[in-house]
Amino acid sequence: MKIGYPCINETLPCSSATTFRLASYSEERLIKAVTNNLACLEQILAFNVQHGLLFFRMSSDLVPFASHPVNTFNWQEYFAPSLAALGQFIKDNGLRISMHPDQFVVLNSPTETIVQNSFAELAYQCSIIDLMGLDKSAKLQIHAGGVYGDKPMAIRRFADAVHVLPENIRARLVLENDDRSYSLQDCLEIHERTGIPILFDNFHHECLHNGEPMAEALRLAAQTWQPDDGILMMDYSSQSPGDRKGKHTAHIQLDLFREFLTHLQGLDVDIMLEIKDKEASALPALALLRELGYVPSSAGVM
DNA sequence: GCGTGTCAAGTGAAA
DNA sequence: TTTCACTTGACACGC
Repeated sequence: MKIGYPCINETLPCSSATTFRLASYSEERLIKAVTNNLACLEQILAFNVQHGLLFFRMSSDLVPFASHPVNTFNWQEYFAPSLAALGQFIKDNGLRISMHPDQFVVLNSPTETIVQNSFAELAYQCSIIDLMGLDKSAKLQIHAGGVYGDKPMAIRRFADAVHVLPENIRARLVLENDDRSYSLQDCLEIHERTGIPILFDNFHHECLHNGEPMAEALRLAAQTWQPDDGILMMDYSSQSPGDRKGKHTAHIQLDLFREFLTHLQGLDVDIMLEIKDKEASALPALALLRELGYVPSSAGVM
């Protein structure tokens, strides 16, 4: 089991997601931003290894405007050595990596240009991981998309889009159950049609489900992962107390996390904590996992 | 320097 | 009809 947090480290004085406005695009700005972002990513990964946080979601903003037509620079070639070095560090230290293309990636949109833009964004994020030389267990997690008043048709469009994706992207793609439209059961149907593993989100499952108890839901999602996909990845969060339903908590509630762990029942998973204060929650969560014996107490201590 | 409106991109629920 | 939430932070303009 590995545990981690997404994208941003709030302890380190750097950001791996610096960007700039489209209006001020230039090759110089791009190179400067990416150079900065990769240097920061290196620091974050080192921090994570030092602290035993071995699961990390990389920012979608490592390369600003990577899939925008304005960007004709061959950044893949320019940054290949840096990305390869980062990849070697990841492999040497046994880190698990994911990326999460944002809400603009909608494979089942009825609008052809949106689907094409989504393909371009997936190609960008996949090429980052490919250039790092990571195996198939490094994943790109997306949601199914919109419903458009006809879910069976929307699911069919999603499956059709997956089937025309290049093999390297399809091999990394995983589907996350969401909290409004596509439940675990919907994702299982898509899995049946496409073979894409399901990344399980416990909080979304609490918001939208078809009655499956948590332990059963975890087992169903885990079954969709093949050996070379690695073990089940999951997002963990809980309700922000006193807030709108579906709002993520600002800080981990360890009693709820401890309760959630009882549903694993021996299942091995990698857990991404989607919690606002990042490593400030991931570190106490890791301490709990060590205390309970899920993670060796010596791992990652330096 | 600092406050703050706005930023490439989609969808659906709530206000 | 518009705003807001999604993982939401930070650029860049104006004072």
